[in-house]
Amino acid sequence: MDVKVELRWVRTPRQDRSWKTLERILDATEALLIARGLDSVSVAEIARRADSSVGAIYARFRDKNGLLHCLHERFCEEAMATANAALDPVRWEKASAREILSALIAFLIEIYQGRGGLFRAFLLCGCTDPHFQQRARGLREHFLAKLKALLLARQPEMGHPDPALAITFGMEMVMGMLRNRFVLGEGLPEVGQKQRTGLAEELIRAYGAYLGLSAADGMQQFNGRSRREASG
Amino acid sequence: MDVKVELRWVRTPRQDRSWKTLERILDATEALLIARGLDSVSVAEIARRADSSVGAIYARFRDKNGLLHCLHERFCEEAMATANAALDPVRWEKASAREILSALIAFLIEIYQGRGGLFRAFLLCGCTDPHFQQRARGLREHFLAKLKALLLARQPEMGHPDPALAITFGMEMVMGMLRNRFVLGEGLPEVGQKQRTGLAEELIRAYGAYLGLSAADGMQQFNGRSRREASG
DNA sequence: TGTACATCAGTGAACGCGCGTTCACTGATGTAC
DNA sequence: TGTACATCAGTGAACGCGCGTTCACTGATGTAC
Repeated sequence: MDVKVELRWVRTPRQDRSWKTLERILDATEALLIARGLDSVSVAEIARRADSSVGAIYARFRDKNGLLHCLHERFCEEAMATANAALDPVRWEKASAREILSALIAFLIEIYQGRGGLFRAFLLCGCTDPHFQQRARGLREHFLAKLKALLLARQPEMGHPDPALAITFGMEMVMGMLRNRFVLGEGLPEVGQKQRTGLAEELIRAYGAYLGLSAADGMQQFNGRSRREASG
Repeated sequence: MDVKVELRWVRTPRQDRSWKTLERILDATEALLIARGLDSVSVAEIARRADSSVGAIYARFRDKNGLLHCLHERFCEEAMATANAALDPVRWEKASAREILSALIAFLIEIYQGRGGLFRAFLLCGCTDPHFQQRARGLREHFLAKLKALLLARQPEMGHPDPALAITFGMEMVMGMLRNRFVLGEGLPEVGQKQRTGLAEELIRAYGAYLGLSAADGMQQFNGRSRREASG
């Protein structure tokens, strides 16, 4: 209850060159987190990689944690903007629910691809520090709200009794699986291009089936299913 | 390539009392991992909690990591035995695919419930150490093999063109979601009893829909869907 | 049953490594007059 | 345009804390004869 909340994770630079330095520090941190785990990246190493110095980092940030917060903040802001662009209603005016789903899932796979280390680091931080969780939750909820706006406008296409719930719930499953695959390195090691399209296909099929989308409007891209379904 | 593989993670006790000590150490470690995160549990604390001493731990294990490996080994062995019992074919002789699914998912939720800290710790270990991943993969594959044996015998009930793939893939989604909820503490904080049955219901619906189980044989427990589906 | 000895089990203070953090310092940029 | 001064930015060696690991030691159990 007596938690003293930080208002800023970074001391704002006053000169041009320190803006540059700040950005270099954040970039270096991100790169190192992607390349290796959170706990094997030291402040000294970040400084070295950023062509900066340990002291310069501590001149901007209260501590190492503050640096990570700042990076997470930057990441979430970018992700929010990307989501806004990707889920802009005008962009999808003529699209069916299934078409939106297909694009969305391809997009998510794209996002996760090759960012395992970063997500893993944020995940770790979130395990300990509720600020991270809160920020991530904000991003997730924003994303889901936009997705819902898009899909609920196509509610007649869905067979699930509670579409709003199903959209959230299904997304949770999809993202859970992507996390398993890309962040926690389960499933097949080194998923190749071929398996990745298979992945997208199955995710769409699963999400679609759960939402209760009629199979009809997605027939052309899923010719594999006709054989068995015809007999059911 | 020149990795020297450990054959045993623990030096086998020769006396009765050291078996007891060993078990106390493992129990203490497990309890502390459940209660708090991996990185905030020190060897000294484990020793204290086990009514033992730091030296006693190092007499059994090469190092802290060895202790964690040993615990993970114990856990996986127990889990394997539990899975064998739960998925025993004779137990399900008269059951439909949907009935098996229902029981399975309730069972999984039960397992995850209240073990977040432990799973989180193992997850962390797995991020760094491939031995953990390998052991976990073994457990997962064993579990999936048994599940497949059970469900593929009911293949006619499934509409998915590749049931074997779908069983694996769907399970990955289900477990991904459970992990999100219970291990990584996303979703609603403090899921109550009521929401938990809702969780089970939706997971079954989703998995069932993806496998292409006919809705007919599960009708009685999903009366909520009739309204909308009748119109589709 | 008793004695001597070897091995097993356990203890906890002390060590030392790694890494986050500090601090006394130099250099760069902006401002006042 | 020039000089003096204040503030910003950056440097990297040194410090110190926490925690894993070691080690010299005591006590318990088993074995040989």
